[in-house]
This record gives sequence, structure tokens and C-alpha cells, in this order.
Amino acid sequence: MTMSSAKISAAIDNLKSVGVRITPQRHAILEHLIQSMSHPTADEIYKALEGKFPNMSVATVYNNLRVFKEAGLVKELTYGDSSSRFDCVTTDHYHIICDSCGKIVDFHYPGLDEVESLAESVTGFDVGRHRMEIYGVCPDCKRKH
Amino acid sequence: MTMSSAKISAAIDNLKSVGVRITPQRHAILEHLIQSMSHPTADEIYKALEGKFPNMSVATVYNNLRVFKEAGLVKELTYGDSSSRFDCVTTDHYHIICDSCGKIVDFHYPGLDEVESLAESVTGFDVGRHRMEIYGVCPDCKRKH
DNA sequence: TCTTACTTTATAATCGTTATAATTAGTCTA
DNA sequence: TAGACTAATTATAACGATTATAAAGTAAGA
Repeated sequence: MTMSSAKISAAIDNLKSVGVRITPQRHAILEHLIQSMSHPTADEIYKALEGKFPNMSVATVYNNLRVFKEAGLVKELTYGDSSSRFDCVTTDHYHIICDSCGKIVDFHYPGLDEVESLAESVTGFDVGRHRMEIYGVCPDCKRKH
Repeated sequence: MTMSSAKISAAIDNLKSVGVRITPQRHAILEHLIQSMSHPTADEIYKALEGKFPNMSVATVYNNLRVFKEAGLVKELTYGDSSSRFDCVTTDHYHIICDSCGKIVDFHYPGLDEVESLAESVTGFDVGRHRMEIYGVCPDCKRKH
């Protein structure tokens, strides 16, 4: 059993356990998210699967990404650009994004708990979470310029 | 001379120095951004000024926000929700956002330089900048619930 | 099998933002 | 001040991502 098929089974069990029906479309979207190792947009997923599901509606992709999000399997990444990207939740990590080509690379760093607790004491908020992205130029683009 | 009128003059001088013409609309948008002390959307600015400029086009707001951004006077904040917000650049700071009412509060914290340099060495990127937002529930909303 | 709720599909609607073209206004020079 | 050039504004249409709607299909339980 491969690494990603184990992840897929685990995700499917997770969904089943909260009463989500596993349709062929859902399976395929999940599989694509896990195997692609990238952070695709809804439209990229839609296009990647149109060979297998010529009749699938783009709404199905959006609907199911929402279902996966609600189940905690997927995170929606919203950067400045036009469309959201979707990331399978594995372990917590940040992202570093190339200003030149848009590539997104995972970046592991211990959670910034001190920042959260300071923010809490300074602002009086109950802090729940934070997000951080780092921007720069990736090695490939550095080489090209 | 008030605090904000000094800021407005400084911003206008800045714009003039790079050859940007100061029109009444530009003055008003800038003034609103500086005086409102909030982080308005383009549409909020448009609505706030329609009393003074009944014929102003929404495109004018967008155009000028882009001009201000290019001059380094304004930052565009893109969160998950539908529309961008715009923030006058003063000193560097982060934002803390209420999950319940959407309020955005400035939060000063020393720049996370260590994170940037670690990211640089781990990923091979040339790091230029980062963004961080903290999410939680603001004191007002805590009281209400 | 019947029923019920869920899912997918096709399509239209929505909404923030951008592009276009025409008009207006500022600025420079003669 | 007139004339000419350029930039800015306006009105409007276009665009693209996402969401809503309604109809048709599908799974699962009684």
C-alpha cells in the first residue's frame, strides 16, 4: 500500500465517520488533492478530472471542497490573487510563495505561540489561530534571471 | 495643524514628488483613508464619498487606490473574504481580526526576522517579506455572547 | 419497493474588479 | 490667453471566481 493511498483511506474513513457519502467524484477530488502534492485551485482540480468525469460540474468541485473543509481535511488558502487554493491538512505548516512564478512551498516552523499570547494580552482578543505567508523568489526563478 | 492633516500633507507631497496630479477625488480618498482610522474596502470608500462626489465612478476609487499602492502610501489587505481592504502605510504592523464581527485592529510586534532567515536557509528562496494575521474574538463580541 | 435525504448537474445569478472609450480637466508652451 | 498634449474621470460593459437554484439522479433504510 502506497503512502498516498493510505492517506486517502484515512481521509475517506474520516468522512464516512461523520456521515459523508463517498461518491466517485468525491473520491477523485480527494485523491487528486492528496496525490498532486500541490495547492490547486478549484478550476485546476476541475480541469484535471474532466478526462475521468466529462460531465462533472464545477459546482461539484466547490461543493465538495467545502465539505472537505468542514470535515477539517482541507484548508482554503486565500492570497491576494484571484482564486483560492486548497491544501490537504496534514501537519501544521506555513507557506513560502514565489513572487515571480507563484510556486507555493511548504515550510515547517514551530507555531508562533508567543505572538498569539502577546496579541491576546495587548488587544484583549481571545486568540484562536493565525496565518503567515512568506514571500520571495524561488531557486528556479533566481537561476533564470 | 491636526495630526491627520499633517499626514495628508505629507502624503500629498509624496505623491507630487513622483509626478502624481492631485485631483479633488484623490485628495478625498486619501483624506478618508487617513482619517477613518479603519481599513475600508473600495466600496466603503466609494459610499463614504458619494455625498461629496455624486458622480464619482467606482473605477476612480480602484484606480487611485492602485496609484497610492504604487507610490507606497497604501497597502492592500487580502483576507479570505470577498473584497480587499486598504490600509494607510504608517509604521509596520500586523493585524488581528475578529472572527465574529470582522473588526481589524492594528497589532505592533517586532518583525519576525528569524522566521524569514530560517525560511531562506531551509527553502533556498530569497525572502523579501512576510504577512501574518491573527484571528480571534474581540472584547466587544466576547461581552455580547 | 417506496420513501427520504443527499448529490450531481446544468444553468443562471452575483459581486468584486478591470477594461474600454468618450469626455473632461490640468499643465505646459507659444 | 489660446492651443495642444497628457492625464484623470466617468459611464458602461466585460470578466472571472464563486454561489444559488432547480431539476434529475442516486444511495440507503423501512
